[in-house]
Amino acid sequence: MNTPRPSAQDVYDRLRELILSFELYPGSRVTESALAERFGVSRTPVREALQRLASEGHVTVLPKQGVLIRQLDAAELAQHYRVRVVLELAVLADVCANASDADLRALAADWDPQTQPGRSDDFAVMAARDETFHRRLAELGGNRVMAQLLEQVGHHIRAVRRLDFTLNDRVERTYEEHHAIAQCLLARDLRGARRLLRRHIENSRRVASAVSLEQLRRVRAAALGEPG
Amino acid sequence: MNTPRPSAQDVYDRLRELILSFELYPGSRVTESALAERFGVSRTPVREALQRLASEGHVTVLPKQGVLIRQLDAAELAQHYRVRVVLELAVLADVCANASDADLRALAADWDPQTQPGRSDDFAVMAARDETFHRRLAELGGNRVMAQLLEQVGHHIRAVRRLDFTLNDRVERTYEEHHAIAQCLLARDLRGARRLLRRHIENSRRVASAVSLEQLRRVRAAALGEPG
DNA sequence: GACCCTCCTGTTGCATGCAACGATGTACGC
DNA sequence: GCGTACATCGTTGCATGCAACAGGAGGGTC
Repeated sequence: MNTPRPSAQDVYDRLRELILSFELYPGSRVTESALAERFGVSRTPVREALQRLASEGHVTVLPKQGVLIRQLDAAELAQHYRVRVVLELAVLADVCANASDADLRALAADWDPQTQPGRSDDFAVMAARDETFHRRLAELGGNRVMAQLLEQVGHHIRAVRRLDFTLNDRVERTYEEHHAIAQCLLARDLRGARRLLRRHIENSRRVASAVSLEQLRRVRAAALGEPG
Repeated sequence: MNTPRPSAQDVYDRLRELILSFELYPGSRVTESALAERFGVSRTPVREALQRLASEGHVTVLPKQGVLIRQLDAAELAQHYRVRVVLELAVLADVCANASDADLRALAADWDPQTQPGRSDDFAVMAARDETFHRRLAELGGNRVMAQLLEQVGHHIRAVRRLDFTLNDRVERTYEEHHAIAQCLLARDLRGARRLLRRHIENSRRVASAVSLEQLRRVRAAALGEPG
């Protein structure tokens, strides 16, 4: 068997996934040693991964005390969403000004509500695909700094984004909305694109503000097959 | 003498300052060992600091090769400024909606062009004071996430911001502009505040886009008392 | 003369050991 | 019974040692 020792990057990826899927429950405390043993590495790469996660706001390191999986409270989520809206609306202007017709056509085709390419029933997969749309927009905008900041914001709202897709017909709506936005951009209709995108994100945000930690717990319990 | 061993946080602060003041020259390569020796610590806290700096875009770690001090090119600076404008304009709306009259009056008084409290001839001091204004705005806006992102952007443009204040009468203008913005906010004149702030930042940005790396080098040489 | 192969050096990546610090439980004084 | 001093334990923070890998110099071959 070929099981190479996990690197710090691997530890980071797996840890983040554990947090986003609520297997490491928000509010619970973990120790570097425990994680090191769990992943079969020493504390060093674990520390490195935890520091990254801390800078991204997923965990809080209490000096000399331990590491706390962060709660995600509704107020903070709302702030992230507001930042996201502000940044993405700015991106739209750049896209309108800079992106080529070919790129925008490709983007629109990739979210054609008729064919629905890449559609999946896995929430995590669809959430990831949703992210690629917004990431692509940032890329087409051409402002790498803004793209990276959006990436950062994305880390924080990823958990909620997944929940978003658990709602009925949210997948269809996403194809429609993304498609419509791409069409507006292709027509260089900035105002229209802004209106659509604002509403599109607002739809997600509304879900975010509705989810309480209690709901998250239930979702987690269901995912793990445990009684709620 | 009380000279406690520097912590990873200290190393981070000092390293960032070295980079921002161009004592670690952009494009040059440094090694963990060299920095560790320089700061009188082991490689561990240096690594930690470098990873943070890398995530913030100040350095680039080449795997198994070394650490590269990042160039700051004009294009990227422009992107940072654009992000800053977008975020700060959003902050203004929050301030108009949330901040109290008392806080805004205090802010205006703190930048009264008549008395010019806290005025200094040291560029770095004035740049820091300028930052406090914008930081205070973000605080009054109440969106901590946005404030933190602005803080991040601030790190990247800090070097240029300092250069900004080396220009003649830029200090006077800053007092005037900050005061006017605070007055607009106090009058809950969002549009006016937006216009002023946009122009205020644009003034700085113009400087930023003008400075070439060559100029930065000269400034650095002068600051260090070396021949250009 | 050009190219390739090999060895060597420099650097990072990770493991491990030690010290410092916070928290908790306990015995003691009142 | 209640509050306080103290010892113990758990955890992080840092130092150090070792291994793996990239790059370059040198010699050999075609």
